[in-house]
Amino acid sequence: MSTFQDNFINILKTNGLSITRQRQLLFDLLQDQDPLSMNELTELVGTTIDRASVYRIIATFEETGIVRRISIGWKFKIELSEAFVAHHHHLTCLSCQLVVPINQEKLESFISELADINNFQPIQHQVEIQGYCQRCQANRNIA
Amino acid sequence: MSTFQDNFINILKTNGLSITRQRQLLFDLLQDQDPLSMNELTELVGTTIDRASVYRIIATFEETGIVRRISIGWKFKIELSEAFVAHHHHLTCLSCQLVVPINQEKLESFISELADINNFQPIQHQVEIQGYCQRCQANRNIA
DNA sequence: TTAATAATTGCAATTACGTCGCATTTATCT
DNA sequence: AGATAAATGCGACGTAATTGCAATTATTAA
Ligand SMILES: [Mn+2]
Ligand SMILES: [Mn+2]
Ligand SMILES: [Zn+2]
Ligand SMILES: [Zn+2]
Repeated sequence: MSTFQDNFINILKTNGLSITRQRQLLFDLLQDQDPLSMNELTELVGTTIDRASVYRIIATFEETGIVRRISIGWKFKIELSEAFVAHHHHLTCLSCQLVVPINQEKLESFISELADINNFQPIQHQVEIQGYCQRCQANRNIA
Repeated sequence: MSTFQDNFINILKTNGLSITRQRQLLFDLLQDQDPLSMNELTELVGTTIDRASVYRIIATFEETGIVRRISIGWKFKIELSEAFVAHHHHLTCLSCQLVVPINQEKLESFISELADINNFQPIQHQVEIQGYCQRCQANRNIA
């Protein structure tokens, strides 16, 4: 059984990258949370990691497949990649920013079917649904 | 039968907006082309429209429903709205940037089904597939 | 355990993107 | 054509992201 942490270390070593305090901290932040924007990441690390380093580390995380970017409301956020968490998409609430993961095999196969029909070799795809969650719908009716 | 141009004029008039050289030019650019980024738009208009005006005009185009934003490769692009062209999504080639529209009712109903399942009131959604088009796949095999 | 070396980071400067206030120009209405 | 309100251009500004380089830190091998 390989924990997230072991997996993380392995990917770094495989790619000849050092395990630094900065990389470890950013990885830790991404482990338990919802997807985070670059702004949220830089704010969470405060002065303990320079802004430029945050950008550089996330870039190498992307290149080595530790994280992936997902599209949320015209900007991207970062979350752990398929090496850690099963592939999925997101439903987001326009009012309270709640993020709900979507895990639907039927959606995935439909997407690759669409690529096939158009003679495309599919590499990646993004599906994003925005709306109002149950709670926010209820609050709207009251107000 | 109402042409794109008539429709455009009507929307402006309905909203009490003037028909200016700048608005007309931006609309013309969006008529024949694929979706365009803000950068592509400002470059296309060159010095004939100030950058600030391009942003302001596109903002009013969005507010009045003349254009909509779509997500392509982690940034948004602008294209004519459903008032001109039927709702659709896009398949884009990572190599030659070819953009192919996707028009699939089955996809649309599947999306709203997903919102339902999670008790979300759906407002908007983005679906985006990236890969290699037929031509670029062929070129890769040769090289 | 320490020294060498190569990678990584912090810092400061720079670029890119988008916004804003205000004076000038332009479209619209009479 | 002239009056009026709207829209644009210009310059300044704010924030996000990138870069070069010197200082620091992790890794490897003695
Ligand atoms: Mn997720
Ligand atoms: Mn389109
Ligand atoms: Zn909500
Ligand atoms: Zn192609």
